[in-house]
Amino acid sequence: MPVKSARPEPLQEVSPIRRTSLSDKIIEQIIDLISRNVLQPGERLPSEKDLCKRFGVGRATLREALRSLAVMGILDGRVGEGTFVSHNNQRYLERNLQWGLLLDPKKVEDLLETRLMLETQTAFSAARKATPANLEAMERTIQGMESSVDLPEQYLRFDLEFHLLVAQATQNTILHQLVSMTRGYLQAWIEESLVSPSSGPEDRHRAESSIREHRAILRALRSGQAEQARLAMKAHILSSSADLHQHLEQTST
Amino acid sequence: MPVKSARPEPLQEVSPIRRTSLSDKIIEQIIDLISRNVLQPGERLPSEKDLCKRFGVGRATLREALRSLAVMGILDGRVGEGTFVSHNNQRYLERNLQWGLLLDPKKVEDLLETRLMLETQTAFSAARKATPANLEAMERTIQGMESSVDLPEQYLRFDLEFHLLVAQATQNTILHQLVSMTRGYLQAWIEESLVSPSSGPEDRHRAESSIREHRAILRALRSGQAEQARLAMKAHILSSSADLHQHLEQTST
DNA sequence: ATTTACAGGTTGTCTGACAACCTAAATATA
DNA sequence: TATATTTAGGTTGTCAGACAACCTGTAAAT
Repeated sequence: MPVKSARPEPLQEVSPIRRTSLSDKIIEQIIDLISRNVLQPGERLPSEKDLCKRFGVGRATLREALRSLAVMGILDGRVGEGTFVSHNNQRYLERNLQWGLLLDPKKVEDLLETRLMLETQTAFSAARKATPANLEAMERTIQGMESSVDLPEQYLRFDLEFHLLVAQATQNTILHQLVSMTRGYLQAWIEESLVSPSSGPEDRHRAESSIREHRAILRALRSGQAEQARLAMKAHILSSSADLHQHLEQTST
Repeated sequence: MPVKSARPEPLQEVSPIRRTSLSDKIIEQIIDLISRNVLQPGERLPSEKDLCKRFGVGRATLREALRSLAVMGILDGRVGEGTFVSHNNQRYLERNLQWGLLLDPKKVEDLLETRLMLETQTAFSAARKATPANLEAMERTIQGMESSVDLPEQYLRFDLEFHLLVAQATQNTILHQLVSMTRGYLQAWIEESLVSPSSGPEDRHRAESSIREHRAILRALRSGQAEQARLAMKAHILSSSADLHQHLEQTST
């Protein structure tokens, strides 16, 4: 279904005609190519001159389409090299949420609340649908956390990975995208405010208790106890949110 | 925070420099203007020639920025008139999910599951935060449903409105956007498959029981019983999903 | 007074050009 | 021979000018 312009129809029941620009059509075609895997993630598109000939449009028009897709995070243009299909078009929503939060900056609290909601439900669903492979991958990320309690940055990466794996275990790509979107943004936000590289003893203590929480979640997922998984996830997120708040107050003072 | 390119840093700890294109900077500035309400929804931007002079860039560069914002649903360009700030930048995420579903078309089932998850939690939260004004608006939409049991199209609009009001009652704009996003897409999908204009007696029966379900939800919200609101919403969505499935099987056979 | 025609402004598109940049092959150097 | 340098070609980023399609409000014609 093509995206329709926001223009209000002058009449009901008549003239479904809508003035679609050439670049809109090009955007649709490229998205179609990607969705049909004709263009695969990481692959390089033909040069702009080439694409102009194939689409039969001028370079300005083509570039407006490419630029739009790049801003959405679907394509990635590198000067002097070419334009590539982004390998993480799963996370393109993430970038969009970033723009959205820029439009409406005040609502980080809302984001935290939404995350709590999404991830507890995600744990519940994952307990019923996780495959052995999913569980094994989670086990590995927890081991990764254990081996990097003193490397905050690396630790955070494993943390993020774990939560994404839980979302993935629901076998629901949309849910996965939503979690990835909220998480990814918070992660970027956390990393920025984590300028304090000194890993004090309390940070280490916090990391260890966080690992215990993750283990509890994984245990519930393994045994398929959905309600318990939900509760474990809820406890984990609440405690980590509290830590985040405390950390922010410390750095802001 | 500027959106950083997906380019992997060649080194850690060095070169936070990133080649940002001019149009990226323009996009940031315009979004900033909108978020600070210097540019208000519905307002007209200066002409492209004007903007070029003010930003000190060529028209192609400026247009790439404007085009990107238009594709995201933040701006709206009308040939011969000008470029306007979209009045519903609330729903810009909705459009983005549409692009996302185009990228990954297969998953309507996932969308239904996600909606169940989102809306049950939404009802739970709304029971605690709904204002009298919110509740009153819901009452009105239910009355609207009652007065249009024989007008499927109008009935669906009231139905959608009710669920959006519940989401709005959480006072969480992000949650509201997510519900609006999933709902809006499903709605378009339902309306498409609802080509059968004949409102048989069973449709009427279904509409009446649906109204009862909505009333139950509203009752729980009014009395602030969060858990009960969650259950009522869950029951409603499950039954309406079942109806949808049945309807689809009928029409497909 | 109503309709028509026109003029100016605006977005959509095309073309050609140049700058900044990357890659890889050809060349110069140790 | 092996390494460093230069060079050539291709690619994206940006600019400038031009024309087409279109909308609006005003002036002219009916």
